[in-house]
Formats: sequence, C-alpha cells, structure tokens
Amino acid sequence: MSDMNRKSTGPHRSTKQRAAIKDALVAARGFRSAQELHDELKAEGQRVGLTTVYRNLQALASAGEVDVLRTSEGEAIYRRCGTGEHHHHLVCTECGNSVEVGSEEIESWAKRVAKHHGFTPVDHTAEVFGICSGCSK
Amino acid sequence: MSDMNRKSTGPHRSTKQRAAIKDALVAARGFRSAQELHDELKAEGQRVGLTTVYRNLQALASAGEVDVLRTSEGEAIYRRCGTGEHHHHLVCTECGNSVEVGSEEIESWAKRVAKHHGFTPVDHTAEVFGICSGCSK
DNA sequence: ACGGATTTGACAATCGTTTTCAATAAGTCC
DNA sequence: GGACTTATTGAAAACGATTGTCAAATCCGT
Ligand SMILES: [Zn+2]
Ligand SMILES: [Zn+2]
Ligand SMILES: [Zn+2]
Ligand SMILES: [Zn+2]
Repeated sequence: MSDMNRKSTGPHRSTKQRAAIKDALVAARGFRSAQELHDELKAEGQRVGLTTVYRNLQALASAGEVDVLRTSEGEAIYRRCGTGEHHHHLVCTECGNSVEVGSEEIESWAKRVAKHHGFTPVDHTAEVFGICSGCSK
Repeated sequence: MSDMNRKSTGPHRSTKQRAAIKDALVAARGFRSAQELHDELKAEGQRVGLTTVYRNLQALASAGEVDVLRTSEGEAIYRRCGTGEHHHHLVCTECGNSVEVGSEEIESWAKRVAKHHGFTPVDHTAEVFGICSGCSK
C-alpha cells in the first residue's frame, strides 16, 4: 500500500481485456490506432470496450511498453516494438507494417542541432513513411 | 515545376483577413496553432473568424507557403518559414520559436532506410524539440 | 467466499477541426 | 460611382478522436 514506485505507476491487476489488447498489438506487428485495434478485437470475438482500449494503450505507452506516433492527420497509432530502447521507424502508410530503425546518426544529429542553437534537447522525431514491397505490388 | 502546380490552386481574391493571418504568422516567428493565431489576432484588435483562420492556414499549407507540424498531442501547428525548400525544424516547446535546419544527412538517411527495406519512400519527419535559451532561464 | 479497491464499459462531454449556408465583400464591367 | 457575379467570410452545427463520469463487474488478498 505504499507508493514507493517510480514514474511508471503501471496497472496493478491483470485482466482479460488488457491481455487481449496486448496480444492484438503483438499479432498486428505494426502500428494501429485505438479504433483499428478495437475493430480487430471485435472481429476476433473479443468484447472489449473502446474506452478500455484507449485507456490501456495510454497506460502501455506511458509505461514504455508500446511506441506512439501521430499520423499526418493527427491520429495516434501504437505499436508493440521488439525493444524497449530508443529507436525510430520505417512505416508503411498502406498497411501499418513497420521496421524499427536504430540510428546513432539521428541521435547525434538531434543533439548537435540543439546545442548549436543553444537549445536544451528534450525530444525528437524521425520516422520514414513509405509503401512496403507487399503493398506496392 | 511542382511549385507552379501547387500555386495554381491557390486563392483568387485578396482579403483583409488573409493578409492579417499572414502578417500574424510572420510576426509570430515560430509555430502557432490555429487557435493561438486566432487569439493573437483578437488581442490585436483584428476580427477574423476562427473558421477563416483554419481555412487560410490550410490553404497556405497546401500552397506550400507555410509548414505544418503536429504536437505530441496531435494539434496542428503552422509556421511561415523563410524558405520554400524542404527542411526540418528545431522547435522550442515553451514558446514555439524555431530554427529551420536543412540537412542532407537526414535526406540521405531517409532514402537509405527506405530502400534498404524495400519501401518506396513517400515522406519523412525529423524535428528536434527542446527549450530555447530564452525560455530555459 | 468476503470485501474493498481496481477496472471496465456505455454514455456524455470535450477538443480540435470541418462542413453548412446565408450574409458579406472583391473584382469586373459599365 | 453603381449594379453584378461569385469567392470568401463567419456563426453555428456537425464531426471524429479522445477523455471524463460513474455504476456495475471483476480481481485479489485475506
Ligand atoms: Zn505495407
Ligand atoms: Zn532518436
Ligand atoms: Zn522558447
Ligand atoms: Zn527531410
């Protein structure tokens, strides 16, 4: 009952819904919006409320278990990545499939640019969007 | 050549509202959301409808006269940049001030990453967020 | 199984943005 | 200038994604 936790005050109980959401994200193997994930769960016979999908994706994201991006329309898309380490993505705009790309080149570029202009670096984005070989044929 | 095409679909009449919006963006010297710009116009005594601000920012953006980014919350922010050529940004998350950073390094990285995985490159994002020297005091 | 705290989910509310459509005003012709 | 045509404006309604509400369901330690 003490809260000597760190920044990530993760969930305390394990529920079927949370497991289903995690599984669906893993099976997706790419970026999905909350609504897409909800649709896929429904199609799969799982009954999980849309609100619950949003809440859990949120929790997973702030726990660092999933990555979040924004589409050019501003919609949040989530992905369960293979590594918890910082990385960037190559994303297919057609099917959401993506590749994780670590890049020391980008990291040093971001730091260099910030310092060169007297900024304290906080964050950076660097994602490549394209059409994957499967979708382009 | 592609720049000529973009401008052909531009607005046909010049209005006080459009001029006021452009001026406000220039004066801002950084990224602003549609609502922030609307507030600044109002504070300045200009009466421009919020809808008109949205519409003109949209038009300016698709004409290539302003750049658009998304905040981590998904809100669209706009900036009148000094150049029409492709570039990226270093943005202060406190005040919106930003620096344009051209980077052949990023361009080649994006192309290389896409090709290496069989993707047809479509677009890419690469922005650095931080606190500018003025805001970090 | 009991009981209390956590989690769920249907619904309402919110937020940024777009659409609608009647009123306004820019550009043109006289 | 004045009449005319039509792009543009703007208040309000509609919209889609996301968040808040809160009673009911569920998990879990005892
Ligand atoms: Zn694809
Ligand atoms: Zn990085
Ligand atoms: Zn600043
Ligand atoms: Zn670039």
